[in-house]
Amino acid sequence: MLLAAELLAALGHETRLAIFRLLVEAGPQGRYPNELSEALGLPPTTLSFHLAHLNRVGLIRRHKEGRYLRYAAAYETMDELLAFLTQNCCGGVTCLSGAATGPSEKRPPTTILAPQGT
Amino acid sequence: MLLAAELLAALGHETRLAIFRLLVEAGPQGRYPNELSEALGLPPTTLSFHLAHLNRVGLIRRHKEGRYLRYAAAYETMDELLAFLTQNCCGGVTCLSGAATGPSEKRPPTTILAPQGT
DNA sequence: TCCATATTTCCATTATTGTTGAAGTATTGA
DNA sequence: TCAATACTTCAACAATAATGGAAATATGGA
Repeated sequence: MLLAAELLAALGHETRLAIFRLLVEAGPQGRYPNELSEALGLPPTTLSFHLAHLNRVGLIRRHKEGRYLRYAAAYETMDELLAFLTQNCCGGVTCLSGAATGPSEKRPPTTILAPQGT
Repeated sequence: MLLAAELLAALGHETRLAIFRLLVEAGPQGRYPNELSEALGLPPTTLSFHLAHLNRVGLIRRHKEGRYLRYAAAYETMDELLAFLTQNCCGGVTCLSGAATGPSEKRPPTTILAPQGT
């Protein structure tokens, strides 16, 4: 089960947001920690800490590949988060002003929860 | 200037997310702190702390109204945040699967920044 | 003017997160 | 089997954020 605030908090950190964006950009095959570590100039322990966090909340996924590891963005989770935000945190009209959004019934309700009164 | 991670972090807290959702739901005229305080069962100081935070990052706005105060959601900011997320943190195809999104050129580029290499 | 009310600011305390070196684990190649 | 590599987990510390009582501020009504 996903918690909206948890996902938002995970992305609400400069370093983790940067990591996540690199992974999104990298596509489904993802990236190796050493690449990320170098790209962002982070010591491996710090990187590992943030990767673990993102992984724990479900925004990225870890694939073991023999000796190596690979992390990739979990697009569906981000998709859910966006659905949650457009459904719950927008005026409705205002949001997605560029896109032709139909009534929200077009899309199955998100499984992301926000405890205080759905 | 808005910072994506700052906005995400602001919403990445159960209480603030709940406050924000109440304000979104309340529409443009917003709500008084005492209503929020009661609705969420928060002591006024705690509420005030979170309102100040949301206000500082630009997600809500404060209107002074004689003796009272009123807080209202800043829809445009949320709109920008969603634009940033769909433009930078999605596979592109995956996100907004329900909505008929055209090419992102339809919309002026967001003014939200994510420091690490935009 | 004085009081009640609404809310904030101040402050101290507690709780949560972030950082990073050192040690540990797993895998592969020699 | 041993050494090298690629990470992670551990542990200690530093930094930041959250909580809520007490005091301060502002407004309007009696």
